[in-house]
Amino acid sequence: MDVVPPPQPVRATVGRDGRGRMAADEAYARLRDDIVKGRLMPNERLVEVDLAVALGVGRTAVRTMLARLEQEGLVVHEPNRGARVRMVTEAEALEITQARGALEALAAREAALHGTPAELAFMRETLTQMSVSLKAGDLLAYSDGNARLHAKIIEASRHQTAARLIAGLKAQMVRFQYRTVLVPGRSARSFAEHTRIVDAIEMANADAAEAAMRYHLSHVADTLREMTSARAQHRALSPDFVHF
Amino acid sequence: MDVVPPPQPVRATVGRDGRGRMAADEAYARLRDDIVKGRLMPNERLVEVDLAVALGVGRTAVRTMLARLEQEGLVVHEPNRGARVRMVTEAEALEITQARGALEALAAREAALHGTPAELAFMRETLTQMSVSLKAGDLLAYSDGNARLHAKIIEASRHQTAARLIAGLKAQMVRFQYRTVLVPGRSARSFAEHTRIVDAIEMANADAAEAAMRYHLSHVADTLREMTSARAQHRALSPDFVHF
DNA sequence: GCTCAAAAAATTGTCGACAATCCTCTCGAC
DNA sequence: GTCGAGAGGATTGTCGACAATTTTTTGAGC
Repeated sequence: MDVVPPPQPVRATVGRDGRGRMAADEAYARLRDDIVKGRLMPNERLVEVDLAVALGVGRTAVRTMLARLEQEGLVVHEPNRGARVRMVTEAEALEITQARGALEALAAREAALHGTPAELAFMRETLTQMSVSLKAGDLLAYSDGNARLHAKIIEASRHQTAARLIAGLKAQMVRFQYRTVLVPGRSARSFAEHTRIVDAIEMANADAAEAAMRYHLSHVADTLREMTSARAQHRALSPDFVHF
Repeated sequence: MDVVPPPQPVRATVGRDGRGRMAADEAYARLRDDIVKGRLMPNERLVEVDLAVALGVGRTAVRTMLARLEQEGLVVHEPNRGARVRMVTEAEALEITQARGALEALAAREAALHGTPAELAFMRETLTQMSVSLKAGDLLAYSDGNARLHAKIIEASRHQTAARLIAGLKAQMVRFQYRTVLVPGRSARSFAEHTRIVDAIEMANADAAEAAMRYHLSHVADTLREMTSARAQHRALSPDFVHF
């Protein structure tokens, strides 16, 4: 089962400079990044002593990291049997997308109520950039703008709780962002949906903003659902982006 | 006479008496319960060694517990300065209620799609019980039925992600459930709202179920908002329940 | 060759000890 | 009397060692 691990370069300890003081936090960030960015595969075992030597910290520190990551939903931990990178199924990815959508709709509502003029201007400007990217056919730039717009809406909502939950859900989804499909022609509709959202926020129309975001995100979820069922029949569609 | 102690084998193993092995999990549950149920006050310092002796476990175990509780949002932890019970402000309580509402609306939608006949029957029955309690003026029983109904809707949704997030939010709110106000006359409207939710789920009308739950929860949030602003002017209203 | 049991290895769970850091209180200077 | 420096105590951060448990390997019997 366990293939011999590739020549994973055991990176030398980083935090050992003058003090080695921030080693624990640094190590936590690195381990989390390794999981989120997919450098550690799902279901891969996380042996405490191995991580300890790889990250240059003691086993106790690794243990607290794993406890945190478990509560974040990034690893699973069975008593006396160790921790493994959590496997997120496609069904779960759909669930996460739905939950995130419900919370982002709340964020859009609050953004309509609490957004500052500067934040609204940033949204409008981002929307313009997205339009340019779309016309140029640069989907990567479009996706970046899309991410910036959503982040700004969450920031403008002033809703710490929603922001915290969304951030947690996003971390579990990163692996899938690059596996979901952008169905042809979705971009144009996606852009129209975003425009409606920003329009509603600008008019401080909370109900309209929430509804527009919900409408948008229901389409995202539909797209994801169609993608998974399509993949079930017909494997290996070209991976692409789904635009939130 | 044996002066020498009997050759009792070394008892240096973990735990006291028979239940030693579950000590850690048991201790975690107890500490969590002490925080959630309010036996530990907000902002109270949580000194590791004190907790260790109080719970009968080592300091390392306490440390991992605190890490988990921090990630759960029940404890705040400043580096080198220890952990304290997290203080949830009333503004934060409102945020949590809003986020929970957004997720419960999603749950209601999914319950309309995936609920089994047995679950629907349970909901209808619970609704009947709530009606009886309401007529009898037994608000405590009404609140219990209310909690059972919401729990069943979440169960029927088959939505693990929403269930997990809602459970986390609920834990942070327990202290406030007994501090929020039931404004006079709210019960009757609350019951009508619940009836509409169950009706929609029974008809497998996902949109209607989501909308009904959203409508219901917006009223709950409004009630909570009015309560906090009313308390700001005029202290010491009689604490009571707010019915979800 | 296969199955099952016991030994061996690997890994996790727990504890106490020590170092690093923060907090408090005293004491002296002005 | 107030302020600041420093000693002393309290608390957290980290590590290594050992016990408990799980997993793998070994070996006997059929």
